[in-house]
Amino acid sequence: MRKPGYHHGDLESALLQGAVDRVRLVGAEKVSLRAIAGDLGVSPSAAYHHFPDKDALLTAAGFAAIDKLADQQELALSMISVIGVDGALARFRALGRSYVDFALNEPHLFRLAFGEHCVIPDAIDSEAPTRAWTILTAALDELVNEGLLKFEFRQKSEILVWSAVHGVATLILEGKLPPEAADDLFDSLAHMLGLDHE
Amino acid sequence: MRKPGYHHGDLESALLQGAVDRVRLVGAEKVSLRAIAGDLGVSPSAAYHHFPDKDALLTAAGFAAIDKLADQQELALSMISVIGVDGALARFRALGRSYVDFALNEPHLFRLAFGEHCVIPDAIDSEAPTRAWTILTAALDELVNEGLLKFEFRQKSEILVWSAVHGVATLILEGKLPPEAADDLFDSLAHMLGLDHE
DNA sequence: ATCGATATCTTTACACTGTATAGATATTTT
DNA sequence: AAAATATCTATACAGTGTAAAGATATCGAT
Repeated sequence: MRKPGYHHGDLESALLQGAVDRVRLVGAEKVSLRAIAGDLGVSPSAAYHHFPDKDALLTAAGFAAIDKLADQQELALSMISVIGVDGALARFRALGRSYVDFALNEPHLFRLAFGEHCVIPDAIDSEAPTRAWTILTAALDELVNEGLLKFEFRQKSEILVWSAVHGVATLILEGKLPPEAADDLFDSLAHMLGLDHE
Repeated sequence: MRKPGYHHGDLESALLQGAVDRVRLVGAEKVSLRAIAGDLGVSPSAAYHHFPDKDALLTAAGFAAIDKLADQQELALSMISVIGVDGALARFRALGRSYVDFALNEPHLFRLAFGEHCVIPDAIDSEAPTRAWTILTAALDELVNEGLLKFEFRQKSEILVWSAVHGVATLILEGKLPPEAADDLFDSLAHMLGLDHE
């Protein structure tokens, strides 16, 4: 588990962590494999025994970033219930906020997670829904169960909601929309889905 | 205008065009300044008299890509009226389709256009609306004029529509949603905006 | 416990990158 | 025509990803 000299012990996860850290700071385009290796006191070629190449390491870091987003979303949900604010609508809104906040607070991780590095062919058809997706659908189910969202709208609103939230997050992040656009969008979504009749 | 030897004549725009071409083929991350210069029969350092560095050239290429998207959208609008299909709703839908199609047909240009390279600070507050944005707002105005979209919804639907269409385009592009999601989204949008009551 | 096989890491090396500097050549200005 | 300037080349350097071969530690079987 530690590094007694020649062998590192757990270089693979150390490399992954190092990649995430450096991407977080300077962005995926500017991370150097040699720098990550240097941080760990390891030779430049050492990584190749654990990852086929630099891209593969960045891809792994990207999936770790997706997981961090999901963590953030679950944390936001738990915060909501601790604060005392209740109701599916509040939880739904908190979910959107945490998504946008993650994009703005961790721009480099967000770009990596939803960028070309993490495109997995046939990942759609496979029955491996990403955690973020699961969390969203669960929130929509809640809305239906509480009678706030008509069952009729349920199916198609999955795509609409995720697309809209993801879109506004990236457009704000890349300077195409002002930060206030996020709350405006949440208002629109709530209104259009008929969630604000209470 | 041509290249009589030492001086190229119009190297700046030639570099820009070369950058767009190469990004289109292999993606921004894999284009090399030297390769672009080589294509033009010019030394590796020549570019530095026209662009401060490689990033600046790629940024310029990115804005060219945004313009290509706007071209595509206008072309789609003109196609619609030639075909004979009329009505603001059809035009609105064609706009969304062309946006998604551009993302899927030119993934590398799309990523560059809406990526970190083209973030212009304070571009939001300035009165320099991008062409794509202008086209969208014009389409929404049409919908209002034809009585299809309530004036009350007009303002906030700008953000909602652009976010949703941009979001679904990127999520499909990066393998997070299946291609059919685009049409589903258009249906939802039309329905939620109350555009399908005819 | 020893010996061989294997996994892990280092060393060296190579082709390639962006770009700084200085010099050459063409164009423009006076 | 001469001087000033814009444009391009040549050379050079530090940094990159990674292939190849050698060193060292760990593991499995005897």
